[in-house]
Amino acid sequence: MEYNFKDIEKRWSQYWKENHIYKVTEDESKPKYYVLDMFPYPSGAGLHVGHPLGYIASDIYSRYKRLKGFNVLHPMGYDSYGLPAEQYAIQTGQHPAVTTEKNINRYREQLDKIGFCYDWSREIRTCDPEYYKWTQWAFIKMFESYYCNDVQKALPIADLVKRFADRGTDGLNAACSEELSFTADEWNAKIEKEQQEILMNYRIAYLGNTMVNWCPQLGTVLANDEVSEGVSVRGGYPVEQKIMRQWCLRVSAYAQRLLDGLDELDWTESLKETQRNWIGRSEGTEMQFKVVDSDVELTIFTTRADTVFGVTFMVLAPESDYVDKVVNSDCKESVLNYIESIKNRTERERLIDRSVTGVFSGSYAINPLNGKHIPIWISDYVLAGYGTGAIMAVPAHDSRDYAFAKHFDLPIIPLIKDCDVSNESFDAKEGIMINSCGNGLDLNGLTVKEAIAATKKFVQEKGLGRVKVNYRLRDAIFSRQRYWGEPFPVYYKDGMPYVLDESMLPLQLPEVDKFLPTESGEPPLGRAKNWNTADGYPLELCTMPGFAGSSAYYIRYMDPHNDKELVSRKADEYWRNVDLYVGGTEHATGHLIYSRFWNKFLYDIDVVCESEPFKKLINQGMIQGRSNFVYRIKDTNTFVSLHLKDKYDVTPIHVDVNIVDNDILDIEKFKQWRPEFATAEFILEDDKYVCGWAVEKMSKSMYNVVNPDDIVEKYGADTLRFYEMFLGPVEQSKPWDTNGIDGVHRFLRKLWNLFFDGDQWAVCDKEPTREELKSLHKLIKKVSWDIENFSYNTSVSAFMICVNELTGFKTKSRQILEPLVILLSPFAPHIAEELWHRLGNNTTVCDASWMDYKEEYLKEDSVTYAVSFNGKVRFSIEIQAGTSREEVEKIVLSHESSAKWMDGKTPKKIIVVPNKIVNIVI
RNA sequence: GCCCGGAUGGUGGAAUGGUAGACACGAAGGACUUAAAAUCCUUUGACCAUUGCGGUUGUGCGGGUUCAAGUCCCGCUCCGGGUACCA
Repeated sequence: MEYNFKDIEKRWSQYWKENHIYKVTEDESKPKYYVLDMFPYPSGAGLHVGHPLGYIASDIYSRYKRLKGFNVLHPMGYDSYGLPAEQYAIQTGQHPAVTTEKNINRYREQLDKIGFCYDWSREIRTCDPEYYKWTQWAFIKMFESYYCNDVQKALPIADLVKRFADRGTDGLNAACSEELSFTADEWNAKIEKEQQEILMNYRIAYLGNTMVNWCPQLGTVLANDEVSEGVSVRGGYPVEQKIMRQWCLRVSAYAQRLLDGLDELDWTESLKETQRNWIGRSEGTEMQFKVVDSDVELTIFTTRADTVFGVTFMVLAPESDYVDKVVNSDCKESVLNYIESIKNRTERERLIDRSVTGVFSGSYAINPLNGKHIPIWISDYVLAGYGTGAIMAVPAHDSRDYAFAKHFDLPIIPLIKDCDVSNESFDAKEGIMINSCGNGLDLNGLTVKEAIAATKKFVQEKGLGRVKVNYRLRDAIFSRQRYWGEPFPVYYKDGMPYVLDESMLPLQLPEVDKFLPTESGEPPLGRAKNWNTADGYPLELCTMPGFAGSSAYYIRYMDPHNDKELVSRKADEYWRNVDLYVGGTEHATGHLIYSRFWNKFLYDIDVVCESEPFKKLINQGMIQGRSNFVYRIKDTNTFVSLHLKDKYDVTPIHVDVNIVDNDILDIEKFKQWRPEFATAEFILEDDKYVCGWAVEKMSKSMYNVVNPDDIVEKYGADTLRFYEMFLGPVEQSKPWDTNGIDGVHRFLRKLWNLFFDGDQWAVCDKEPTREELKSLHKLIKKVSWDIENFSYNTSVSAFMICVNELTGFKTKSRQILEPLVILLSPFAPHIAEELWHRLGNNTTVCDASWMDYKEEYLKEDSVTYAVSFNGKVRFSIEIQAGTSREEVEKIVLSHESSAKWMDGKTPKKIIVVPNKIVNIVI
């Protein structure tokens, strides 16, 4: 009987859909398991063969867990707000909602063909008002909260208002943009607008003047993780730094919790490390430097407090507030000129041109430890956004300070014994201190480590500064000057923002005539008619960024149709958090930080019961493209096969991988591919045209995009699923290479044939033999272990071995074949379902139970020992199972081959590794 | 620069410190067939031997630990990823 995958897959996918086979509900009688894929942004290009890799892996795991008796939540949805749809809208006038809808339908069609067990009744879309209502709701909650550092938790802003009215800022320890200090009387005397401005300093969602990444071509600001090497991740447009009033989320308040939370997560070490670096905790000291003849004090942050005797100048960031306070009137002009010249440079230019620039402020600071007067400079190598925007420069022990000192001819004082600073700075934190004594502190003779500790202590005791922890993690900029995003539930009264009442949600995205900024430079929402509240207050014109909708989507899946709450307590307490999350590494510093932050906030306000959203995380590797090339002889229309090309002067040309099979070009299709090749001539090898290949990014321009639909059409979904897993470890990046898919397809045909004898169904009730049972139980053991450990590629091999063995045994026993179908079902659900029903079952195969292997079937009668002499294996020998060590030694020594390898010597030592090896040392 | 990974046949990749190269692709040879497809069988790291056993060598490079190292330790080389004037 032929394996007719087309018929099988069509019938069963329809059956699953019509009978809602994969719909799940909360079921207290079963343990829950939540498996989640990172939901896709539905781009116009559709899915390529790389997208389903992670989905297949998680689908296998979901089906396996279900067979193991878990109630598995496995949902899917769409991250449907985003730049590409809007860019497309600008170019074509097509409404992004229309394009998005079209793309979603195409995605769904493609996903359905692969046989995933998603519960589509829980589908969500971030652009759906029923969904973004809760994104807006969370924003309101963040606006109405502040972060208390004492209890390390978000609290209602109303508490803060009360506190201010009672005792002002006295004893307050809250996350804020700027340290403020006022009394209750002062607070109570302020008008509402002033009070609102003060509160903005504490809100978790706040409007703040911050340095932003402005992208002129996209006409919007971008978050740090949306910028890479000075250009936008999407589109690759230049990005510049600019101060703007923007909505921000006080993610930095959660820095320590985000760092600590990593310890309990089952993520790869490298991903945790990436997050740790992004959070960038650094312990150091904050110190004050008085400015000569002024009451200004510069506060600086350093991790090298020990080098304070080597400070020879100070540097301020050009954007620092200190600049105005410090600049001497004589130098004002040159400083202003310098700041102007810096402003005009984009981030990208600064990255490329790292030449040393700076200007003297005309003022001096006093080193608090030796009283020396040191010049204050201004340079853009100091960043306004990190620490205090001011540093003490120690050129001997910091390479950047060193470069600056050399350039401007400033003194360099070495502080470590025997270090040579004539050509470069000595940055290592090691060695013995010298030249470090004054004002009651003597570090000479100490190691660097001891010196850091001693200085910290001294500075603290003398009130010269304090120990401080700094984080690199910045607040997330939350405004986008775009149309296609969630509108803010915010209106303005007297220039101050207020949030809408919850009952007004969702605040629907209005229609606009064009998706471009207005003539006056306002965001596209400035074009919307009647974009204000019922009583006439204008609404916010910016929309939320892409990560807004994706930060809490996993929570909404638990209770997707609830119009009263984000999630009901009951659903949340049942599903809790994601047990297994599968997605790409590209979200390590974006989505995965924001999501964790968002979840912790919801945890603080008692909406969710778990403090971390994703317990275990698997990063699937990227599928790269494998491009094919043909070689055209220069100035001709003749193409020469790969291994003959060196004899000619050729130009490699990308050729569509879809007309190449196992690197052999389909010449007829090639001639039809493009008109200019219709008359092409070929120089063949062995009557074939062999193409060259290279691994590149999968993209249209390289003609190496492989569409899963084509694979499904040719081989079937089950083959695609098996093959994607067989390609290599899930977590590894690898090129898509269709060479080899035939082998997997052959295996499925072979498996199918096990159940038939010619055209006849041949499964019988015969008792299985011992070897058949052994073969089966070996497979159960291997596959169970592999699935638990995401080692699917070796599982596929195990299946192949087992099927080969069973074919050899001519196995037809139901007691072997039925369990085999169950084992197969997570990997190849369609064929498994078909066979399951042919075996006479009325239920679907996903309602079966996974089996445990039985050790008794795996026992061997005899064991093959490898016998080695001095570690080198020489021969092997079969010994009855269960033979004692002493007996094994005796048998091995008396074996005829042993005498030859021992060469008359007596063994010094014999090591017997049970069931494996006997090593004889002579 | 710093922080993570990785390096195994012609290819993708297997190997709880215990016979390296499972499984698959590709290649070569053979069977069936008028022929092809499909299927099946044999060989397939390299080198030497080959009438048959067999031997030598071999997991990026150089050392080390061990009875035994692809695997552990030290020192490199190369490749991939992340990140960066973060004081």
